[in-house]
Amino acid sequence: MTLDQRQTDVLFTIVRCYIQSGLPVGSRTVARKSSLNLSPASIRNIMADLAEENFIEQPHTSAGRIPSTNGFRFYLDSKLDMEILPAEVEEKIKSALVRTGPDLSQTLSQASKLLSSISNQISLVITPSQQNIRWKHIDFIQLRAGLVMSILVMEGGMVQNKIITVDSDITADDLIKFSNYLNEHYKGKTLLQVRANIFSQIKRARKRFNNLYQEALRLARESFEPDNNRQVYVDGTHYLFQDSEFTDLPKMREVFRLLEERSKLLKILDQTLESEGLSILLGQEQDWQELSDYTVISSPYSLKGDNIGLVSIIGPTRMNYSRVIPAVDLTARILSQLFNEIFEHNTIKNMPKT
Amino acid sequence: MTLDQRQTDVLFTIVRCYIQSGLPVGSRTVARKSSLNLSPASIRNIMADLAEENFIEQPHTSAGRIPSTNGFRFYLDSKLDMEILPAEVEEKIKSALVRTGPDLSQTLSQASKLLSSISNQISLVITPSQQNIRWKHIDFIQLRAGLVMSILVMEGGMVQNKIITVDSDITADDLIKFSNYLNEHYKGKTLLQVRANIFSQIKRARKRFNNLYQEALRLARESFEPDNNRQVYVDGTHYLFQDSEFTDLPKMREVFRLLEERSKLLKILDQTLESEGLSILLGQEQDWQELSDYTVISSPYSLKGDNIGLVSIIGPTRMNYSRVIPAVDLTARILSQLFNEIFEHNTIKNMPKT
DNA sequence: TGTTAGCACTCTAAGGTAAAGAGTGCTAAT
DNA sequence: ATTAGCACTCTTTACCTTAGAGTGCTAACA
Repeated sequence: MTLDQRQTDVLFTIVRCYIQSGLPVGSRTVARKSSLNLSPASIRNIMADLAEENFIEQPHTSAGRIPSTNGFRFYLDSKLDMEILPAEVEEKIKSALVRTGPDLSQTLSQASKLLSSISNQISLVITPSQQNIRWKHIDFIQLRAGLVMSILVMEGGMVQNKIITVDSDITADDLIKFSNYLNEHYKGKTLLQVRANIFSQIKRARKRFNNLYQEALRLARESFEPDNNRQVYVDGTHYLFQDSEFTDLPKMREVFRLLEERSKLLKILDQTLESEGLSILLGQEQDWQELSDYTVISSPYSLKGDNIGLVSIIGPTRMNYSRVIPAVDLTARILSQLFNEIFEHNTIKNMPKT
Repeated sequence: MTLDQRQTDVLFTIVRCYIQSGLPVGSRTVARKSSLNLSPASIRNIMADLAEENFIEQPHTSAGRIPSTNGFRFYLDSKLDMEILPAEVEEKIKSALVRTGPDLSQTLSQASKLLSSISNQISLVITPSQQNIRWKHIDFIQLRAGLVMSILVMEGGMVQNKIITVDSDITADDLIKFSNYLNEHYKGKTLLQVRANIFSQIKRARKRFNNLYQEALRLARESFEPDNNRQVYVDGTHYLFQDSEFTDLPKMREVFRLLEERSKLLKILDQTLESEGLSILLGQEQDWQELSDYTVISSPYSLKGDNIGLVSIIGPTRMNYSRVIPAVDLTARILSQLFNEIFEHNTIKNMPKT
């Protein structure tokens, strides 16, 4: 369904007014606010067409119109009128992120805080899924007999550690041997590849080798296991209460419930991980009852061209897209940039002493 | 101010009814619900006394009464009618926590989830402040030139790691020497003691020794630095929406804002860390605007008799204390028990292979 | 003397009605 | 093709009334 210039103009005006006020928009208002110089009556004709084609709807006979899901989608797909964030904002974010130092989790947590404060919405930052990242180094540390901590260092400066129980016969010397072996044979492969290889070895090794070897393989397997507790940094939840006059509480509650149910949340967000650049999910378009009336905007950040994590915001469908979209986009870009710089130089310059 | 038997009885009936309904309680209702066999008129006389002494108040002339902050305090200080949690609940919590394995952060996160689901309120679990815990072992791992990860293993199975930038001249061998030295000289001291000692050494070392030694000291100092990002696990935020008919949104919003402002949150909660056993803070008694109409119930968990962390819930002042208080208490006790068992045996038995 | 029935009084919550206002859709004039 | 005019619809607001809940006081009672 295509719209001509005037229809588009009217629709956009309705969307903008509705976003601003949260109230149905009447023909008078559109006539005044749009660049078209038409009388309310003419606007009404156009609006009748738009309603026919399902771009706007009417709460009741004598009310103005509000954009339908369709209408929002059309508006968003032709992302016009995006604000341009001032260069200071970019500088501010960048320097704040650099200042967090080399600790990835702090950088991402800080990114989330910044995003929520500049977008005035709930922000989400998802830690990298480390599946497709090459790893550089592994170490085992014996916490006590039978308990080992594994430390995996990845490209891009990421570190993942895990506590693993092992056979209590295993000594510190054994651990060093294990790690040397792994470092030698698997360096430079992705976690996914390493895991596949170890699995095949485990199959072969069954019954052919001694206990120690089998235990070593198990230790390796667990170390390289996908990180099932991928973190999500959430900030700015209180922004959901802005304009709460227009929101109903049960729906808000569902959002909070969703934010705590990390697995469901990740399932929703992971949809957008593969996509090129920014994506916008309207709750009503998907079949998540949790997010009807809410919209998720996400943009992936990448390392060496591969998307590894996600920056998102969740806000009411009638949020201020012109401000929020550039903010999400910018945050994701800066994170990518930061990652790749760290990776490029493989050393961190001018890092302030914490 | 002391109350006689009958006044107490009436007050408690009012508190209970108010908690249940959220509505002002009239003399008729009290007459029916209390064990006293008195007519509404007599109850009214008693209520007049209670109002006089500031235990209850009246929203307006022709309404029933609601407990004042004072009234709640009196009710809470004589914790009667606490529910007894069935033994299954205790078993369920314990086994769920043991099942999380040796990773402290997972145990605490799980504890928070369990607490919120059995109390139907927002739960908070604060990770141990590791100031007063003895440490057992330190390791340094070179992530790359100039970047080191320090791993501190504490009594009770806690692990703390930190990424630290160092002089890029420092080699892996140097790091091993450093850690050997530290392990030898400081083992068994608390973090606080180690830090004090290192500071005094740094003073003495200034200008007397070479760069390497100074850098080693700095590395040590940063490793033992107090963990400024003590975590708080928060769950069940959506429970704040129960009975939201009776709540006003700006106040709810303040709660969410507070939950994200970790430093302020910790300041509030730390008040209760030193106290023996469970403590109840009524928002209106303190001067936190953020929590008027809300109450914080906390109970510390301990290792070897020292309180190291906190289990709390935040809920509306009119929440169901008889159910919530035992839940907080139980969760804290189980955590303490778990910690001390781990510490006692210094090994984990029957740990299922994850 | 403590308890209770009775009663006048107050205040809120709920329902009903009317007027105001916003916005529409249609028709006819431009 | 555009617009002024107008009748119509529906919501919002205000105002009024009534019903009901609860109180406080007084006087009677055990």
